[in-house]
Amino acid sequence: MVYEEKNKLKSFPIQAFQQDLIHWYLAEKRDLPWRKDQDPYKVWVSEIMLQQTRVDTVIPYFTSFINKFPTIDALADANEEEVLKAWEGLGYYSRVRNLQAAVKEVKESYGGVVPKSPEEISKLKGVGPYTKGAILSIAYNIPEPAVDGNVMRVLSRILSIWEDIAKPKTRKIFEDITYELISKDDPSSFNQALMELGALICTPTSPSCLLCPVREHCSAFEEGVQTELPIKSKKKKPKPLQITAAVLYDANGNVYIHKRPSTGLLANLWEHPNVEVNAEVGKPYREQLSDYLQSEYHAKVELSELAGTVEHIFSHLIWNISIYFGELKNTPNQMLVSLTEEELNKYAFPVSHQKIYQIFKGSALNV
DNA sequence: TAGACGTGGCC
DNA sequence: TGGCCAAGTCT
Repeated sequence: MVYEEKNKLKSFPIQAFQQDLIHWYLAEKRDLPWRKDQDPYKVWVSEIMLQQTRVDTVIPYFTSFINKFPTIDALADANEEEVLKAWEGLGYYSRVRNLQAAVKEVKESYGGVVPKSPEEISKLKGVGPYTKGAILSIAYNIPEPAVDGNVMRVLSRILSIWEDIAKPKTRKIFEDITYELISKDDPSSFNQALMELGALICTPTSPSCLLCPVREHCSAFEEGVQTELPIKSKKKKPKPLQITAAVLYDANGNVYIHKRPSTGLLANLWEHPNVEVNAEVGKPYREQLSDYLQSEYHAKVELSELAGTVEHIFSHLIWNISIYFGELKNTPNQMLVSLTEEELNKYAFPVSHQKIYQIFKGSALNV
């Protein structure tokens, strides 16, 4: 398969590019916790955490996650609730469910050793084309491309590629190019260098071209179009939803929470009981919530006045959450779990529901 | 393929 | 302030 873009490589100084890039990387690379060794498990955990997530955010999560689950066996045998708790606040929670499932698979089918073949490693849950290449190259020094957003941005500038990097099929173009460009002597440093360059120098909005170790090989810099690239089509705006949530408690000070379904949004996380409402029903939101608590949980409760609001922005949704408090007058059904404040700390909540509980704790109603 | 899937930071 | 993210994967 030959793309027009691949023809650009015929006159491209591949060796000099590799040398300049890797030389810069070895001198300037950041001292990150997942770079202390090449343990395939730690590389794997770091790559999953780094998906769509900033390095500064990941560092503390990575450190504590590896402390709690230092090996494949430790994670495979760990309690699911504890694993989810360790991911609390990181987002994209299916990442950690897939990671634990995949680690179990490695323990059972591969003797606890992360497979080295692209075919086998790709079968693991949560390991897509990027993560496959990242683990194989970084941990095992195998020359596989690891094409992420950084790599597409950097290479689109270096080679003046005007394809839309938001389109899924575009990634394949960059993979084909990377197979040609990648250093066969040090694929680990090469792949990481490309990403490091994207993170530190060849940044999205104002790239530091004058500090760039490969600017003499950069087509976009030569043409002065580095800020025009890459081409990236716009995302849709998230859809707003009106949500009501209740912090339910009893005379003993226990709080009643609900576990979300095992699939979909915020899967397996816990939350304060809540429901989507709308103005067209003709009832006040507080009454719509009260009706819902009665029918869904058989919970009898006199709700407070509006206690506060929390906005929670997802990639595709916005929750505008109105918060009410209520002391239970009866024992609700088993869909609602009663917990002491101390027990609450063992369960993983989405950030929006952490905020809801903080409003409850900070309220005068709670004394 | 396009949409689902989180969160916090930045300008 | 709102848009755009940041080392993607799954369906």
